[in-house]
Amino acid sequence: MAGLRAKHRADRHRRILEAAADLFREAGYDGAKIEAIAAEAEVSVGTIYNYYRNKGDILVAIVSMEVNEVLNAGRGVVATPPANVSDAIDTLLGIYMEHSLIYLSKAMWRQAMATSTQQPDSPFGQTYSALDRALVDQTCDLVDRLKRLGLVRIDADTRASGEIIFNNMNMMFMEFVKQDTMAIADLRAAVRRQNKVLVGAIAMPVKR
Amino acid sequence: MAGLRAKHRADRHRRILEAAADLFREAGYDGAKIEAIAAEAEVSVGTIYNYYRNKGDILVAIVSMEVNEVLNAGRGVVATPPANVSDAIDTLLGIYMEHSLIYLSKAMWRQAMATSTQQPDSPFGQTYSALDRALVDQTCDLVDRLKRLGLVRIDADTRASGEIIFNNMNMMFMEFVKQDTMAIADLRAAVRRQNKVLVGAIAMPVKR
DNA sequence: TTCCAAACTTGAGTCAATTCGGTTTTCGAG
DNA sequence: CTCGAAAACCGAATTGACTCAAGTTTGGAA
Repeated sequence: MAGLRAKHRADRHRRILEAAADLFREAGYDGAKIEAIAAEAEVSVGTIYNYYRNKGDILVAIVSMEVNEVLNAGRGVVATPPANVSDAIDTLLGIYMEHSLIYLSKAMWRQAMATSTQQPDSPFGQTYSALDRALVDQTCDLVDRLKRLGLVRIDADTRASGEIIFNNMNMMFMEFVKQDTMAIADLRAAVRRQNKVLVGAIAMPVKR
Repeated sequence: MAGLRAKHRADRHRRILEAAADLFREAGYDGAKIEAIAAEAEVSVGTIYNYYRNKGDILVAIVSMEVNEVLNAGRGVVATPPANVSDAIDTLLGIYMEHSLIYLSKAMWRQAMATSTQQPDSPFGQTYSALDRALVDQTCDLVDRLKRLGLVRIDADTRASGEIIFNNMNMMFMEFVKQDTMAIADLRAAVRRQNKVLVGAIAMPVKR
């Protein structure tokens, strides 16, 4: 049977998400009214609140899908990273930053980040946190990989290094979405410069 | 005359802020209704909106005062820092983290951070950003000071180092306020561990 | 002192998110 | 197949942030 109820549930979930994504894109976050989303999804207002705790949650759910893609794209880099520490880190973080703006505008990111800090306990707030953790882990994995490849010092603290690299980038990304005028090239350049400091600390010293 | 109008204005500003601070503390952010704040401040609802663009703005204003104090406390450390890089950084960041929780609960921080990312252009959103920048600058100042004292390598990128140190701590602080169970000791320990990596990169090599 | 324009205050009204009690649908035990 | 309970759905009613047109106060020019 697979459960008619479960099927309907999944169906509605998807319809709501699609409707919301459409309207957010067309009208922006504030412009997209819950009633409109409900209408487009052919569902009542009340039903939306059975699936999502509040409006922000819907956006966070959409963002989560996006972050998942980013995470996937990152796997390739970790598997076969560029042959020096600087480029490897830059490539991975580059994917994170560039990918993030393909489907989502700065305004949506602002909203999503705000919601996920405001309500870290709502279901999708937790999803979001989990994804953030996954990104940190992936960054640490890259450092670990580079260590195994003999590019990073054996005595470097893999975990701590990965965390710093990711946290710093994440904070810079927040600044970036807060400033409408800032270009992504500026963001990348700033992060690259900062990472030089770290690379100096963890990269294998050059033989002479 | 000093201006009756200006006097009234300052007076109302203060009364609103005090009323809001009281009610936020007693009832939490969401529990504090604008009407209640208006009543307590003996002012009408409309007047509040002459002074603050929205509810979040009021909280951000309160937080700003708090951050200002932190900034002041930090000056002392920058002026006469502990005699090694690790301790100096730990002391400054320690002040930032510990001080921040004296007057403001985690919940209020969550709200304030959310508001300032959501509306970076509102007057107090800008104030908040400016304060964040001031904290970054202070961290950079410390690194610079340590460099002049011969504790940090001459060739270290002062600006980039300071930014990473602050950004990383700030991100960790965000995680901390998002998790109600996390203790401040855990936060400090985590940041200390991460900073070891950085210290390795910028501290003057020990003579042998 | 008088009076006008600018600045400020007011609170009833608007708008949209969220809630909630009543109804419908699904499930599975008998 | 029948029926009662649980799960979902619905949308009108509630709530509370924010607006705005009308009224009030202030500063200072004449």
